[in-house]
Amino acid sequence: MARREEARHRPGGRTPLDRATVLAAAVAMADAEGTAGVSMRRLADRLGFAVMALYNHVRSKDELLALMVDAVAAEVPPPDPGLPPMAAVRAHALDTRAAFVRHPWAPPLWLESLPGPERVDHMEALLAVLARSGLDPETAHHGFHAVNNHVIGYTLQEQAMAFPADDLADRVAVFLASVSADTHPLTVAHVHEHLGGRTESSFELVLDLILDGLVRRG
Amino acid sequence: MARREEARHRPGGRTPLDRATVLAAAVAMADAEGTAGVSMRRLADRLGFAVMALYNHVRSKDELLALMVDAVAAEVPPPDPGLPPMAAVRAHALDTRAAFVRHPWAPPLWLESLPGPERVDHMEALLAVLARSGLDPETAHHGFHAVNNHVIGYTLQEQAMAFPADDLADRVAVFLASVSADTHPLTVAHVHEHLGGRTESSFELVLDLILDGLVRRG
DNA sequence: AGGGTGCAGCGTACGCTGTACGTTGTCAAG
DNA sequence: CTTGACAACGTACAGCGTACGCTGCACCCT
Repeated sequence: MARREEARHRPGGRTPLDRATVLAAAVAMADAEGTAGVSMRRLADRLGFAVMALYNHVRSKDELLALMVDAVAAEVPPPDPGLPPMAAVRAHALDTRAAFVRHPWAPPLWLESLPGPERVDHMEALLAVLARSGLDPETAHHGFHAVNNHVIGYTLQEQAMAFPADDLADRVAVFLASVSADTHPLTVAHVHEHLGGRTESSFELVLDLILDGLVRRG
Repeated sequence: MARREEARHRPGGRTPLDRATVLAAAVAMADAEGTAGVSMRRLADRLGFAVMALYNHVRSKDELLALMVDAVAAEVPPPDPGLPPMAAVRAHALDTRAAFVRHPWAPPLWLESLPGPERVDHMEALLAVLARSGLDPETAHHGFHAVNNHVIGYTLQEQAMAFPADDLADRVAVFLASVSADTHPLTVAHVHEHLGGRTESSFELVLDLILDGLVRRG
């Protein structure tokens, strides 16, 4: 009876795989090495099982990737109902961004796979806050996209330069070497403004600009 | 002498490959079947050459992909110097979006590869317009990102649902089937607003909202 | 005119990928 | 004790990117 709860396992072997274990290992692997580093074989190796054992728990690699991004969506806390609506939208955007920063491989997949259940909850939550914000329905509709696009677009753009994690400086250096300050002074200056480190505040600043615009529109 | 200009070719065979031909074929192939459909083997087959012949003109597949996105950047016309600055920014954003609509496979690559020469021109052009817009330098810096993120983020998000080209309806149907109107009424309603067709105007509307916000900020 | 050189095209081969299929061993239920 | 379900596994296949070495043509220099 209590045994029933216990996963059944063969006596000689370790406890069998299950879906959640596979998913967790895949997320960990992607966090460490990016999406490109995740292959079914490497994943199975790390878990100590044969490749095809994974397919007893996951229909295909595509399904696994979809589960992974849904797991990231699940990490975003629901909007705080105690906050004024637009403040809740703002906080929700920051929380979403934080999840993307923890899992830099997620934004591209987020765009490519259809939303799973967790992501639908994420959508519904944002739409609900917008609905009680006093914005007229059409503005709310556009606001949903404006906020989402900003969060995803910004994070994507930023991490394209910085992933895998530590070669940011290398990539910037390679890039700068390919651009002449004579013919493209503004581009070079722009990159140097980033090296000055004001990147982080830019996300919130543009977000506020969008939110203000929505509110003013009514 | 005139012969010198003529590409040298072997008498029995067709004119040899060159970099531009490979690039053009790759772009055409991606337009038709998406990035996933482009493999070096298939590309070589279509050109009537052996696989390894391609590598005489392109260092690697990654380089080829980078060239492809740079080719898309080259399609964006430079901002019209006759326009008032912010109107030119707006037009440039629309032109960039148009190029992405013609080549739906481009936005993800745009984010993943370092900018090539054409894309650097694209950056410099936008920065130049912003520089003569009267915005203060910090606002201009943020405006560059705000506009870029909107263009890329919006197009990416939109085409994630619609690519390959014709199965938009299918994907929407599959998605709607997975969402209950009881538990997620706002999500379902939001999707139906899209089916009503106001998607296209949303891009420009949010763009204007961002541009207004920048101008007001000074 | 003849020899040398460089380079485009090519064939082969390697290591990697996702996954279809069939077998095996162990459990729980009848 | 038998039976059925099912997780794990081994094998195999088609496809990928690309390193390497060979071949033969077109040119340049003598």
